[in-house]
Amino acid sequence: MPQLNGGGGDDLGANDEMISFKDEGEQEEKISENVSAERDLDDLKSSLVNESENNSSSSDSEQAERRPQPRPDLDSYEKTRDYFSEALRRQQDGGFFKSPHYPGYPFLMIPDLTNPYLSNGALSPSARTYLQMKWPLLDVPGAAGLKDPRSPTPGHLGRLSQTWWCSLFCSYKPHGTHMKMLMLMSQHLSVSNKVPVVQHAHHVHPLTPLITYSNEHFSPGTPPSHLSPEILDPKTGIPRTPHPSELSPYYPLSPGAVGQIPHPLGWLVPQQGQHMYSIPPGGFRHPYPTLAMNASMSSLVSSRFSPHMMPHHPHGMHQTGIPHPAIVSPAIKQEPNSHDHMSPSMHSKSPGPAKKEEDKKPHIKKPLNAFMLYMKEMRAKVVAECTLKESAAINQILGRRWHSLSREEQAKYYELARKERQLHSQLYPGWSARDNYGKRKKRKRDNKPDSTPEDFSIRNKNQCVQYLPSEKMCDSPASSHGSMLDSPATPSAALASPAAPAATHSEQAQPLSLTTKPEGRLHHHFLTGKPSGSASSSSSSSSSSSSSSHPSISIPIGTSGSHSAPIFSRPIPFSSLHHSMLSPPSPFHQAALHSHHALFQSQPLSLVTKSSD
DNA sequence: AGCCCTTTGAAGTGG
DNA sequence: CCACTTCAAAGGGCT
Repeated sequence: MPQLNGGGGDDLGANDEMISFKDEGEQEEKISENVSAERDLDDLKSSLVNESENNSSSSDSEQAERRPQPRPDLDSYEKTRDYFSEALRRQQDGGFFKSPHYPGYPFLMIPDLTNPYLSNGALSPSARTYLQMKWPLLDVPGAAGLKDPRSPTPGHLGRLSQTWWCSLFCSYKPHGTHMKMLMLMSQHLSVSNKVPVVQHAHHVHPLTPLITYSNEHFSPGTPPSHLSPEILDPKTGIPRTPHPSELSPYYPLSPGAVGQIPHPLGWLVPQQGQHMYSIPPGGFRHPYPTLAMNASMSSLVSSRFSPHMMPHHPHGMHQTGIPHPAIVSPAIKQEPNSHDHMSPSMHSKSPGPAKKEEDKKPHIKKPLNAFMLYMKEMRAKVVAECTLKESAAINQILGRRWHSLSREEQAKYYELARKERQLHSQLYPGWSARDNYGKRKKRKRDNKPDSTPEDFSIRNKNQCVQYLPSEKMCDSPASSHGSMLDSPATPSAALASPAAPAATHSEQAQPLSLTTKPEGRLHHHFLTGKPSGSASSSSSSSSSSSSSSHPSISIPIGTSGSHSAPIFSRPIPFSSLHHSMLSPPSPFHQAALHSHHALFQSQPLSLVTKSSD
């Protein structure tokens, strides 16, 4: 295992910690890495730009990326967030293996303070743990700064890093969630005071004026129990001191820090009648889209963490015990399927008992996988760079981009996905993906397995016609992307899911993937003779589309031990082969090979070689 | 209104 | 163990 930080730690968690707290001594290296990755992105970007219908200059595009411009369609907050996320991602580039600009917030993940998975919005007790995990490194002033819980001075606000606020607002969803957010925030603050602090003393946080917490919305009363450093046991509901293991391994919090601080929320608690800050009716608009928030985090700060998911608390009572209609109402209104209630369909009168029961069950969404996280993050960017609108087309592009990502970059997402799953499992120990089966209307799939070429052409031809042009227009040409180590890595060996994405292939190897989609689906695994589509892909198996689109033969490599490793249909770059042959696929391997990666970036594809085992 | 499409990955089911 | 299915996000397109 490559060492990311010179530390040992086969344990992933250990690695995580190291990743989060890299030595400054590595800054230089990271900078170069950032530069390298940025170059990758630039390449990709420029290629996209060149081929996009936009015809916009690279510089323009770059500018747009670095300085997200207010877009008229900002009504979609999610999009905006993603957009910002992307900007951040570019800025930080590979947060997993590189030091973030704000060392203190390497993986600040701030969900909406709502349950990230409960579509109904119930904020389970465990969600608090989740929040702590997600906000482990808040830039919090020392206890002294928090001494006076009723002193919401700008100074206090100013002591929160912009990063933190950025994250906060990026994750923020208007209407009624701010209260909970603050509550949870404060909870986190109470346990993170010992975390390295990044202060921007000279700043009065720009967002300050946007915050309004009149007593109308928030009664500065006795801090709710959940605001204490304790964590409610998800199962028992009994407050308890969080076990270090419960906190994200990324954020090694000093146990001693827990519970030492007076309730920090005080600085946010306005005095009676005070309206120090105001929140725009439409909710927050992030003024600093490019502030350092780990892009990956932003992925987590996704729409899933919407206030809609806010739990419905009986009697309109905030979970904290503070009655606050504003917190609940909007959520309820927007998302009727609040779990204590019924999902939309259940709102119909007199549902059957069975159905009722079923409906009562909250819909816990699946944790996003690496690609989904990536998609969320990159979609906005792709959309911005292309004229494409259809998600199907966008997704095709994203799929290709995904494969063209460097190992580090992919590893970042795999790691994030792994964390997501971990958190998810912790939040919902009993949850199973199966629980969601059937919730969605069964997708109508062609019953004809591998329909005849004719059948195939009938429907998919249209698809090709429909999406292909766009793809050609927007997708980055393989040659333009420097990364040849584009294979996903085994998401952390230790804890990661068994699904260890094996090395993939260079984009260059399959420039026509989309155009050859129909034929591509027929290609078989180079060695196994099995369809290369990989069983994991629904589309590849039952529908004539998708991953089978790559016409080139696939070479199973580096699957060492990963039975579920995807089968890649494109030729594997020599570098990837080399790597995978040497050791089990892992993000960390890739990290270790980063320097080599840089070299390979400039290598012609001709290097693609099958190395012997 | 609701499904389709499209992507990858995770996890479930069934043989 | 393998093959296959479902779902996760997204949003225009289609019925």
